[in-house]
Amino acid sequence: MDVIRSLGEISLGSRLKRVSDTLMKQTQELYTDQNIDFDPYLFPAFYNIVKREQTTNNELIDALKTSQPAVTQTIKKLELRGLIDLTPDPIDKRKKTISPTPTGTKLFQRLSPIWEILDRTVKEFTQLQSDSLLAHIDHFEQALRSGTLMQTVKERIQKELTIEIKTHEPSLSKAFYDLNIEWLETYFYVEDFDREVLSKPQQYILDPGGHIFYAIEGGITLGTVALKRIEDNLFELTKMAVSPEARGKGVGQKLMQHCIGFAKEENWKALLLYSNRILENAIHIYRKYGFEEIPVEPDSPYERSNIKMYLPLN
Amino acid sequence: MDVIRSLGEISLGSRLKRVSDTLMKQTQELYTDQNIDFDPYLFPAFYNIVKREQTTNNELIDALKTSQPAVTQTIKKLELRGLIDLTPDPIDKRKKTISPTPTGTKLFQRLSPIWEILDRTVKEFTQLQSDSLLAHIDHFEQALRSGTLMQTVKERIQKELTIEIKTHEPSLSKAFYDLNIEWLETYFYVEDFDREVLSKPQQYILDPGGHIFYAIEGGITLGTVALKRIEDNLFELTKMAVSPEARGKGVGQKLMQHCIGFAKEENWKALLLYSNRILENAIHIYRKYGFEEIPVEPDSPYERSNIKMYLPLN
DNA sequence: TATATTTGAATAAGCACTTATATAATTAGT
DNA sequence: ACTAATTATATAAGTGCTTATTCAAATATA
Repeated sequence: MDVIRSLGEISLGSRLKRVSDTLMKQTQELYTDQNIDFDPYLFPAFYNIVKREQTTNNELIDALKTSQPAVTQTIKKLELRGLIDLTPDPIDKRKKTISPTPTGTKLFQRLSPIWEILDRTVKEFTQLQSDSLLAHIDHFEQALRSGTLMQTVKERIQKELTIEIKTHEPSLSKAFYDLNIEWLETYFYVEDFDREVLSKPQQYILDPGGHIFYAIEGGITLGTVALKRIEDNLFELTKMAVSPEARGKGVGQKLMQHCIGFAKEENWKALLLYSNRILENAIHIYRKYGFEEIPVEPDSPYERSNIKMYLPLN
Repeated sequence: MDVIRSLGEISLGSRLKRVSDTLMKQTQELYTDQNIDFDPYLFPAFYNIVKREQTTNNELIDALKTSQPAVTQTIKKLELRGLIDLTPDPIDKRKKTISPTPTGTKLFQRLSPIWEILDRTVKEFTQLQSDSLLAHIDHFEQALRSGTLMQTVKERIQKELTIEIKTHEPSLSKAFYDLNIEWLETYFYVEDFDREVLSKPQQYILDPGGHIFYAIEGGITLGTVALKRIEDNLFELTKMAVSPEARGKGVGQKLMQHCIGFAKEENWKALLLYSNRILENAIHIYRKYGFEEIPVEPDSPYERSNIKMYLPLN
């Protein structure tokens, strides 16, 4: 028997604290589960700091409705974690200006989709047709203690936030075209031949024995890559494109990993690719995965390439 | 701007904790205000112990849904305050049996009506037509922070739990009769003459220059007392009766205090009273207020009296 | 201009919980 | 019957808040 529950509104204080503790603990477990080093107690302060871009201690006190030492202590923790920067105000030397570090902003971006799911799911689970606060608390605590709430959150994260690699199917042709055109428009220019190849992946990539892969998250295609057959066991990694919204999430690396794994399984001899030296980040990643620069042949098939890389397998 | 409020369900944990803290603090203030030495954090454990009459540590852990050390620590505090007794179990020497002390039971009785008001008022203030938990929390926090909730609680305590002394008016005649008859039936027996006097207070007490007072709490008459004129400045304290439900609340003492104060203001010489030695508690209180025993006259007007007491004023 | 007051932030200590661990007493297993 | 496992409670240390106090810089006041 849960006596606190039956005590009614007098024990509401203890009740609320108990529910808060449970929720915090489960949220902490969720972060750990997702391999994210974050503390739910830091959330309100952190969220505020990142959203405002630049804050002061006093603004936070006002926003969080907690005591000044609580804010000072929380900021200290955030600073220790390297998520925020504290710089003394040049005019008023007592003040400190609080702003997120690049690490902080990055973590924020990583956490945002999880928070969105958490928010949505909690909202769903806390909906109840009742005019009594206690009934709502009961209902919520039940959802928490039974574990169904966090179970649902995890399932949704799994479903919506896991990047999954799919092989080509006709319905993905449009994504293949769009992603690559966007990429070309950003870094180079689109030629008629590009449009021709990209609009007919079957004819230009698959039929000659190649493969196309897609990175899909929650039904949205974030990136694509193709493996074009050169010889029976030598393939060219090409047509890699990641949607602008998804950049920085490691989509390109996921596609790369998949291609290398696939190539190894097929017992191919090697992979090669053509790129351009201005794409420093991309080349850095190619090197990371073991590609090594080799001379570009004089009759290179690509005008915009000025570097050729090679990855021997096995 | 209250950013936590606008953060939505992700910050629900922080929100709940904040509301809990505020509620606990305000409840503590309420107790202090009422001159009651109690701690709202002890409530769930204390309530359980008193209600069950006898418990064990383990039962409490199960009931309160908190950790074992939390229970052990809370019990320790209750013991330090003298509200509970911890006796080792004679069979299993590891176990401790927890039971309320008389002081604990007394405090519980004193607190119960306050808890009833608190419960009722919180229930009222937390009623809201909304299916969202967050909206309920918002609504409740508003009521807490604005102070209206506790203001209402205090007003109700003042109105319902303050014992107030009123002078006679015809509508109170029935209470005068009922309270005294109940008292007589309990301790002695009711004679016809008693019924005659008690049913006609105007004729027997007031018209000859006497007074009747009532102790009233929340519209309920808890006790009564009469001052019967013997001489112009000598009055007899008589017809004191307290309803069985209200015994132990100090109603008799309140009436006594009022009578003495009244007598002093009227510049009377003295008060006297007749009682019976079997009513030890009553006589103890009379002595406490300064009454001293004097010989009973041979022609005492009361058959059931065997002690006469006298209180000189000024 | 010198002193008093206010303000922003830090520190200390306390409180109610937590987890981890220790210390008994009791029960189970062979 | 004797060791091993379990159970009941206590203690220690940590966490996130609190209030009270301290300290330094800025502002007000005379």
